[in-house]
Amino acid sequence: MNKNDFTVEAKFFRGLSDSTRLSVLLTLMDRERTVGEIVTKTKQSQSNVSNHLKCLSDCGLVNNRREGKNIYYSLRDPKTKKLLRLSQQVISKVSTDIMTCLRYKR
Amino acid sequence: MNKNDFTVEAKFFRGLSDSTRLSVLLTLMDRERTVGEIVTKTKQSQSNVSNHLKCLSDCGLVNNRREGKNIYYSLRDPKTKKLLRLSQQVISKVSTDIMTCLRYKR
DNA sequence: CTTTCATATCATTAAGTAATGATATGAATA
DNA sequence: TATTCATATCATTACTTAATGATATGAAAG
Repeated sequence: MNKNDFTVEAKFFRGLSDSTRLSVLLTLMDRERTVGEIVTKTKQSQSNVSNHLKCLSDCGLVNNRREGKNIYYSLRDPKTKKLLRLSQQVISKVSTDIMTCLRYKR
Repeated sequence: MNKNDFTVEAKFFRGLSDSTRLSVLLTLMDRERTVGEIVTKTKQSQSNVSNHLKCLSDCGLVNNRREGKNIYYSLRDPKTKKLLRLSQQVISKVSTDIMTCLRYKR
């Protein structure tokens, strides 16, 4: 095992590194939601939301359960909320820099 | 401003979402380092490290200062360390899932 | 003032990723 | 059991990104 291999950690953060996925996570901050609710709130297409939910699920960030025709998604670990809040503190200090960062388009 | 636009947050996490960049950040956890030290420690090419340092710098995660021929990089905000540690707690619970996630290759 | 050392920049290439539209699945209801 | 509703899957396309190798910059030493 290479000591420089942070693939797992990198994948975890990649789960958080997309605007659509973050908006999905944000809709789950207070409580679980059906896919339909998430689609409405994020204003993204159903298939796009579904793709991203799969990603978040694979990365262990969210759980889901079926109830009749609906599937409810929720944050898997309460520490995710804590993490997002702490991140916000760091981000607020550096947001001006980030906005001028040309390396990433999205 | 679109309420679903988390571009800034996404870019911030993108800074953390690469194995090479994480290994660079890890070398800065205890103290500042020259680019040369980072190259040695991460076993990456000089230009690759330099590219990633620029990225981390643009994203506001690191600072640098010149001293003679060397340039020293350091973590810009102590909360970054805290953030990385908290992340590690979340990641440790979900690493098995993440490793089986097929959506991302790197 | 030329060479060397440390680092940055840049173009290129190979690879990875997001969004879309079409289709499939599976549960509930008629 | 046919239809509808909610969600997932899949292939495609356009776009984004990481790594590389070559070159440039800028400080210090000879």
